[in-house]
Amino acid sequence: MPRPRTPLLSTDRIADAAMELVDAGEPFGVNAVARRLGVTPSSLYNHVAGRDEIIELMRGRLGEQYMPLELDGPWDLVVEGMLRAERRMYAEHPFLIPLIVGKTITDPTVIAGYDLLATALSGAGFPDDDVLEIVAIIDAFSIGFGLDLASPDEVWRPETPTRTLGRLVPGAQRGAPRSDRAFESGLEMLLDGLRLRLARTELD
Amino acid sequence: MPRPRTPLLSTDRIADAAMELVDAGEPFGVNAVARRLGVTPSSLYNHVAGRDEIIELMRGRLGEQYMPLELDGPWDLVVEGMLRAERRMYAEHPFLIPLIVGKTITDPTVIAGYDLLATALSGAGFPDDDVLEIVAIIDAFSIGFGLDLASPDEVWRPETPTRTLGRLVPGAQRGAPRSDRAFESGLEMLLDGLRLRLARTELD
DNA sequence: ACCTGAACACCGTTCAAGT
DNA sequence: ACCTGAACACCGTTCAAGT
Repeated sequence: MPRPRTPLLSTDRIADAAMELVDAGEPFGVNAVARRLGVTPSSLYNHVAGRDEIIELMRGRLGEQYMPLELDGPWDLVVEGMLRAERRMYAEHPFLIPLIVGKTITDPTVIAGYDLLATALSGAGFPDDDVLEIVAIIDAFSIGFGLDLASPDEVWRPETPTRTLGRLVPGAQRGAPRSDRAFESGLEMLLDGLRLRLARTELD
Repeated sequence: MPRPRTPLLSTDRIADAAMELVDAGEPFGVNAVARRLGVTPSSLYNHVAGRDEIIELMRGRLGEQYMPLELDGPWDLVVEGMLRAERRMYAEHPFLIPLIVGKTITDPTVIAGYDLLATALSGAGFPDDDVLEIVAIIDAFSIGFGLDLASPDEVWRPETPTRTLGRLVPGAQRGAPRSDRAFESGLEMLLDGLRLRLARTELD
């Protein structure tokens, strides 16, 4: 069945299938995406350059869905809004996280989100030299807690005696609720820390 | 050359070869490790269960090297010591980070490190219910900044006009120095935040 | 322009065979 | 006990062939 009169594939359809795969927790790959589309792996290469581009397509897809582009107002609300948006995104698509970490971001929507953040920080009075550093902090925070969300229910499996860990682990809250509490506490610390830093900056 | 009278392999030798591979930035894999050892991939299975166990061997290897097991004193110094130890570890072996994130920790030395942390927090007066949450925060922090360190020099590549990002990115500090500054700022915020939290807890 | 099918160079893992 | 070599079921990617 070569060359159907109406194309079977498109970057959109490929992104959809990839997201379905990832959200189902199944191993992501070019071949798996092709299988889900009922198509030969090589067909995909008529639409995307390869595995990495499919991942970037997914990042863009989620960027459009979650990035709060109209966010306005005080800088700390922008920071909080951005972090909560990313948090929701990661919480609803945890299996995507390991795929996107450490890959250069090119998707325009996601770039626009970071630009919004940088603009808010810059406008608030953070020095130019500090803005990207703070964005990096926010990003580290977001990725770190995202991975916490994606990590296995069992983070530690002590096989030797411990003083405290072994006592706490069995009764501890698991999964999303525990991770959510940690995120909220961390968010509070981060915002307090940034406000303090800005106040100090303004003293100079 | 089957069954040499003195074994060619051991978990130690395998871990060494794996670390060399990872530190050189070459793609990690069972086959690649075997190649570096001048041995058939299947030989490795006489010593390890598979790919994941080799990764856990590396975690253990670094745990022994970096975990400050004698760390004692005030809880906040324990937290700082642990974070700086992990930071050094990640900085010196950045390519390991993507391999270990999200995998259950079983290595006794690394478990002992987390136990030390949990014991210090518990002893400082943080409620049992909070300790693992705080450990999770510390971990998220550490992993987040670790990945920042491992991430490409070029985190963002804006291909469309931006208001602020495009202006800041070209002149910005790159690589380890930028990441180090971000880590130091983040560490300060985290410690301040935790001290505040403990003070609030003690008021109740 | 867009899909198939064969091909290539890889993976990780299993297992019988050899000493 | 410990290594080899063949085998299996996978990868991601390329490319000629077909319409």
